[in-house]
Amino acid sequence: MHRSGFRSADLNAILAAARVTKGALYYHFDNKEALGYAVVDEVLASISREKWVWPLQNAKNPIDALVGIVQGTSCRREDLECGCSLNNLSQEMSPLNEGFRRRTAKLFKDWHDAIAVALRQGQKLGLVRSDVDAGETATFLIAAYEGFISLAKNSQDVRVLQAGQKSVLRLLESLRGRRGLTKGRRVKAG
Amino acid sequence: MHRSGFRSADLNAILAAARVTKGALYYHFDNKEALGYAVVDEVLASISREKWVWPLQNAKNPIDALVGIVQGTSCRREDLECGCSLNNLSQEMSPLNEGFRRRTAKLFKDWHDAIAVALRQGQKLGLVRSDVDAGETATFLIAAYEGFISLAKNSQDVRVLQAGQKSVLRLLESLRGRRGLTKGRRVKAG
DNA sequence: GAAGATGCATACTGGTTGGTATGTTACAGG
DNA sequence: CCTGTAACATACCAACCAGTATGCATCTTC
Repeated sequence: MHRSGFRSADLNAILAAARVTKGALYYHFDNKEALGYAVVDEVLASISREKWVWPLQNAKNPIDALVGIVQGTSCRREDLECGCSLNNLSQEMSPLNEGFRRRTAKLFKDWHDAIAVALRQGQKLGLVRSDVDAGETATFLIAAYEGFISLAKNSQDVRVLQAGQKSVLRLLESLRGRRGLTKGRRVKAG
Repeated sequence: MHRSGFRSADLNAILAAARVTKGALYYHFDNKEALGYAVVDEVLASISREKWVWPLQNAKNPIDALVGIVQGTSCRREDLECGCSLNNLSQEMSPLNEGFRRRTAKLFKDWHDAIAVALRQGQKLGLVRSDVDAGETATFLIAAYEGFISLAKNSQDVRVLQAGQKSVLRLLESLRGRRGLTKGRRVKAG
């Protein structure tokens, strides 16, 4: 489903790979669409929570947390090859299936809100510049991040993803507030 | 093909819509794949050239040209609904078909190079800040632009695209050099 | 004007694939 | 034990759809 997309994903192949029979699947799910919904609601949602929401909620410094998350993004060839599963599903299904669109949109919203809330918290603590709009910045970060992953997936070149990481990290550093510029950190726009 | 993606696009439906018979199609193309290649090489390439490459080559000020292009991006619901056809095809086919991957990658490269060359030219004229890397900036612009289009396609909300335009425009303004800051322009990071 | 080539049109086919109908096992309750 | 039901397994179907086989005008060339 990650490689081929939802519609071109072969149910029989999925069942064979999972060593599950068709009877077992259709006992638990009404149809392929319901299986896809469950993948978004459970698999993709928990990936997003583990990678983004949880670290941001438990971070002392949101910029540091974001830097860590971005740096933690795998640059291995096999991960880069298929891109972001949330973005893939969203792009494929949004114009065609309102159920998929709403579910993926909810994940993007949760992602966005986690970043925005953390940035606002950081602004209160002086760790994040107060002259930026947290909501707009969160959207911008997500757009740039997903955009770079898309370009890297197309080029199939690890260096493209690494360059993208570098750009996003520079953007993150430019968001630090007065109290966030400590211990010899160098910030371009500082 | 734009809505449904390449593989799920129904050839019979395309033929009916174009009022062309299957015999006519298969006289000129070996198979569906060859038709898809032609769409990338001719249709998408000429769209990209008309919208980005040509205006950038004939611009006196690259920032002004980029601002114009970004502002000229349609925010109509029906255009936003299906997203960017180049990015769609690229994301769908890159992991599955090397021919599609190479072709879409070439269009992204031409797009990137057009921006980078224009920015370097602008740097020579003092219209673009000399402390930015033209290549990295071009990639960043494309990534952010495509990222916002993807998010807008998912949300199906015109305001998301408009907010994205605003963010990209702010980024563009921050790139202006000394000789580009005239006639009362206000630049955030200036 | 005969013969081939060009440029299509139409009917058909064969493989793929989501979904179903029916059979079977295992276990729980009485 | 007997019955019922939950939890599967298997064989099959029907639709969809890319691709093909064949037919048929028109046009070119000698």
